[in-house]
Amino acid sequence: MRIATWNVNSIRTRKQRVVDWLVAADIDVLAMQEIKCKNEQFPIEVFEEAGYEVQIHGLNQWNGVAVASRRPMTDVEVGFSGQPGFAKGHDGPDAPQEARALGVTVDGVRVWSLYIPNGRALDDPHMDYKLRFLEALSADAERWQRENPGAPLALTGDFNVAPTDADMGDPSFVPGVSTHISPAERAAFARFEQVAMTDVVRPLVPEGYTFWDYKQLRFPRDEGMRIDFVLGSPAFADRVVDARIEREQRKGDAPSDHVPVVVELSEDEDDDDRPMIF
DNA sequence: ATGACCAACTAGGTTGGA
Repeated sequence: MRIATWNVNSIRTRKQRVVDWLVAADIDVLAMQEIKCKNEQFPIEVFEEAGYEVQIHGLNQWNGVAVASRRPMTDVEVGFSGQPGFAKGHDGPDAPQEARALGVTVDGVRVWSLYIPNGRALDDPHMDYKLRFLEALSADAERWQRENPGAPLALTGDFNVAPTDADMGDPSFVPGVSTHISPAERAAFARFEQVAMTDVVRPLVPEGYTFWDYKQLRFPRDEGMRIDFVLGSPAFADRVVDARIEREQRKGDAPSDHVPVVVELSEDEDDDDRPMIF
């Protein structure tokens, strides 16, 4: 089973590119972020014609997540347990949740499409929201694993954190000043490892960015950032046989500023396509 | 070539992105 994550930066602008890639790359499950539309505006037909079902969580023109799959999706969950809210004038605990998390199960694998808040600036209320969002997400991943021991879980999406210095190649991001590289953000990201959710792509693809800003020739200069990840529980990580970052998808007409990240899983033990051993 | 931001909303200019 091939699982991918991609911040598409508007699905209405990118629908043909996304579906063409899904088919060409033989992807079974795609978690999308920044669809930038309401549920009823999502171009479902283009996906269905290519053989994919779609689950969508879009509330307005901002954010928005979805999952396309050519295998059945069950246990669809909008938002995760404990996900903080955010809105202008609503900084309290009763602030409404944004469209940033959607969970589905495919062939026994729990997959989340996640769009972590940007943070905007170190002293912006959005940064506090980002840190609380990451903390709640890692806590929920720990809870889920406790309640589903040994089950495969993947947190995929745009984490908006560059965990290591090598992941930050954009010179406009300055240590001590900029978002994405602050100690607080990196500590919040490191929490996932502490709850056994590890980056399953990095061991197979040690180099490379997943995002390049549209401005300042960032892509031709290869001044990008690695901020899109697939984090897997031990049972998920054990099944990963290959991974890649689809850098080619940053080229051509009207690309997203992010590229897909792909993970290939071995099929589970219920399949009969391997010999029985006695 | 991978080339000097882009998308949504709306109809001029703001908001948001990273």
